[in-house]
Amino acid sequence: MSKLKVYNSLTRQKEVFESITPGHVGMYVCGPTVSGESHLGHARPYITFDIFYRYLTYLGNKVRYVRNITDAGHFEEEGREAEDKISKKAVLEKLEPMELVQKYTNLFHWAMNEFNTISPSIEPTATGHIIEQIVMIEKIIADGYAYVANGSVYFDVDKYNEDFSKKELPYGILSGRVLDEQIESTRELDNQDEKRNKSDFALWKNAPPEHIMRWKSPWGEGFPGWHIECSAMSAKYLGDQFDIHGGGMDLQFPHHECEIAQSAVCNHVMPARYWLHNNMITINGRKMGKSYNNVIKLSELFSGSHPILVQAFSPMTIRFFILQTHYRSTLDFSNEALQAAEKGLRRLWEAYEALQKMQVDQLSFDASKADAELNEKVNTLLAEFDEYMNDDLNTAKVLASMFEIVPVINSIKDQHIEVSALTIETFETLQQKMKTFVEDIMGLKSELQGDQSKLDGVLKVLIDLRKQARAKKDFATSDAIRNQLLQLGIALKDEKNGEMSYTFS
RNA sequence: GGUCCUGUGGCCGAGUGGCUAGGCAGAGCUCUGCAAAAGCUUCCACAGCGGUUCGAAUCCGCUCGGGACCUCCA
Repeated sequence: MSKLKVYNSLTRQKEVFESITPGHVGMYVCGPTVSGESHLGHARPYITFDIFYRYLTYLGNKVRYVRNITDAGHFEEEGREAEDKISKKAVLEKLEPMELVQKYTNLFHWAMNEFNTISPSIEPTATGHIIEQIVMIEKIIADGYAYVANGSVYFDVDKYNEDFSKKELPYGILSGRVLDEQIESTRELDNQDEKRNKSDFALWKNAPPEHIMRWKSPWGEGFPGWHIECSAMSAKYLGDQFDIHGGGMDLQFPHHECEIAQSAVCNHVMPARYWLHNNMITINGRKMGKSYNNVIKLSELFSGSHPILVQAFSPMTIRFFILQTHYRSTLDFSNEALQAAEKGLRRLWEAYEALQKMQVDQLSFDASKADAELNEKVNTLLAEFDEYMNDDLNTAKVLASMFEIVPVINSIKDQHIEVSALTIETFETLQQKMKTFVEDIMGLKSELQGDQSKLDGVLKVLIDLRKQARAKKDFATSDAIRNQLLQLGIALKDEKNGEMSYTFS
């Protein structure tokens, strides 16, 4: 069997994946900023890296998956001003950042659960690691790669680049950005900028009086810059150098580039060996984002309550939709595409369930009836699952192979072909492999539970039948419907006006 | 302006120098009391123009179009 290959943004090519410690994988993924509700765009990385997590585990690795929660920074809820802090409002009327953080963290977890993603091994928060971040900043200052200005601390990118280019860790190593060009456009310095160079970035920021999130530090009260948290937490839980660092492509610069610089100064090593980036979800060809005003929140997606949406789309439909595309391609949202995904998923899932319901010991296999060609086809398709996953996690191709197996399953189910067309070995491999890949690796699950509107529809049909039966004085039928429903815990009642109502026990 | 990615059939999307992607939609047939489902068959493609090659959607060049990053961003 082939080895897992992944596209490393650092080298811009697919590489065979080998962990630092065989059998163990450390993976860090940039988590959400919990100052607002997650949207469709957020679904992409967390589902993508959920698949990585699941697949690496399937390959026999013990994976430590760390995904942070960014809960420090500028925190305001829409319509509420940060000046709350200095106003004379009562405590309970003030904006309490931790309340916001909690609210959106909960919503994030809820959505991730809906998507059937596995929780990370560790989910550290930025606010819970202020000390680690301060220690790291002090080290960078001590080494001469950062400077203090008015209570803020900035990373000296120029100096870093000069020294670390010699160590093959230039600034821009990940994003391919050349520093000189950036300095070119440094001229238009806005007002009294504290930075020496435009490309310098904040490690610590002095908090103005109205800023509601603040911590004491050697440089005064303030809050950490947004790159340092990932450097501090990844090193703490995964070591100075670990295997995989993941995140959205938009984080490649400046976020990940800055992480590398910070970590390189402190730990003298490239923090992660494989940098994996998922591409963006677009809507009408545009990246989904606040600045474009085209955000569809996950809760709106699940409920269908957004003007763009023609209907609600279930979490599994969205998961499937995302998996149908390779993670490094952009994925364009549209109602039509989601509807197609919904139908496709249903087809796959129904065949999958039918397959799993078949029990080998209740089927009679006759080896003499085996269709050699069909067996070979099925076994080849099944073997491709691993090959395609190994090829930089090509879930799109795995699903395509699965869909080629669907007609075989349906044909057996509908008795268009005999089950004996497959050998018992092939059949058992098929069942087992489909289970592993559909549920354990793709992370798909049934969504049948409790769809109230459909149940209501079903009951209406039964009620109408019962009305007809009663009209024909066919009481045997009408009673059978009522009694059998009652056994299921649904009580039908005949109202005075001839209508019927029902209640659930 | 700089860096980079991308352009596949009605829609979404894989993809490799020669071999069926797949899903959804459409057409026909089979099955079926009817319908649905399912099965079988089928239509529709590689932005344009050149070049390399025995052979290119796949490599190179140009043209046109779309997008991302350079600011918070998944």
